Amino acid sequence: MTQASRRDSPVTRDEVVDTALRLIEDHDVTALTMRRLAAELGVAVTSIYWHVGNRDALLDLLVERLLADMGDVRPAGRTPRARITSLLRQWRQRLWDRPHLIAVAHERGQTAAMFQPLQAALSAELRTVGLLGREAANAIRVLQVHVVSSVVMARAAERGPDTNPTDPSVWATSGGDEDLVAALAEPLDYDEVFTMGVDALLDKLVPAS
Amino acid sequence: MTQASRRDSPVTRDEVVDTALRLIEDHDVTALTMRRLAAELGVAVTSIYWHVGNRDALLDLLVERLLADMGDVRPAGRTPRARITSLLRQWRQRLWDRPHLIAVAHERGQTAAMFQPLQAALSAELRTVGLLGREAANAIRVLQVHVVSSVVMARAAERGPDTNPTDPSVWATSGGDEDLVAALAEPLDYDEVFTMGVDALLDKLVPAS
DNA sequence: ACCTGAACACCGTTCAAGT
DNA sequence: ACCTGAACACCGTTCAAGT
Repeated sequence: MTQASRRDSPVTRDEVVDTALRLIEDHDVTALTMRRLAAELGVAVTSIYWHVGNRDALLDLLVERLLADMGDVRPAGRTPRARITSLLRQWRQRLWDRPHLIAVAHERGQTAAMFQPLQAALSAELRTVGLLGREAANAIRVLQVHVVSSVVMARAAERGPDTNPTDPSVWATSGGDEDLVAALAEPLDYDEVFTMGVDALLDKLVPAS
Repeated sequence: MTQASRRDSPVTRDEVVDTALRLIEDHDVTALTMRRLAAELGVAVTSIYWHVGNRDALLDLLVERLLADMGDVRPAGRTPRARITSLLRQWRQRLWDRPHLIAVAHERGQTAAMFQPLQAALSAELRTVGLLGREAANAIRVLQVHVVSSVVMARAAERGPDTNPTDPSVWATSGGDEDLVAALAEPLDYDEVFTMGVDALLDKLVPAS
């Protein structure tokens, strides 16, 4: 836990935020306690309150920093469809990379703000294929929904307790499709599911060129 | 907070679980503290430990009960496609109705177990339209992912702070599609987004009859 | 400007003791 | 079988006091 000893230089606000960020990303939100943070920084608990106000305000600062990071968007590809796909992939990766911090943003009602840059980029692409207004707005939400859930599901699958391999009573209605049961029990390539979904959605949403 | 006074009859394990459930559904997980639970029941904190072990074990009991509830599945409709849609709608409603408890199940890695009944029901329907094995498994996951995220997003939109109406710098690239920006700022009919997504996915996944 | 310890009201949990 | 209070190690936060 890197219990830093008493220090000579003053702590800075940025240093507090950095350390808090590290605690969260290395473990999860519950690892961020004011007392532990203080210990990491080699300072008394109460000193932190001088720099950031309180725990809630500190979390706000972390989310603020996350939102700034999410503002950097760069679609790649020649066709609009390729660029849309690349945007969705990029966002999916981001959600995957920083689960704990994103959970914090979500808890604090900042999910919408977090996705605004993606929405703006998508709207630009959809515009080039003739999708505007309400139609474009709905398309954007459907795609966004798909990205989020693909990550949520993949994460859940990763943490779940082996998806109780075969509970016969539950599967009774499947009519004995053993291949299916086996396929669902497999660790699975969630990337394939994601891509399938994106293709299906784009086929429907984006007018053929 | 219904601070029950000291009681004469013994507490039962079910009573503990019921009260815990109420605390969580009325507020959220953080509202479930052992001390508060004890106060509600009119008993000493330590008494609860006798009945359920500890807080973690209590949460397990709650999740167990949720999973039992989720086992009841009844698709409605004449065509397979209608039944699939009804299944997805039913599941969406369930997720919407019990957000706190479902969050608990998710935290405890029970998401996969929670969805197993849906998966079984979907696989039965897909079978009747000729989708089997790995193909069916992927379809099931795509659909499941869609249901989950549609709820997650709708909930996020509901809680978000008005989706900062218009931040010009972010929207600069949208090329001035004001209808779109307005549509995205609207509270929005997430039901429409959900339906759009389901239709798009089914068009792609389910072979035309 | 920056840090400190003491104090308060909360947690979950264990344990020995009661009936 | 069921409940109790005391005790411990944790929380976040406020405040008066130090330099």
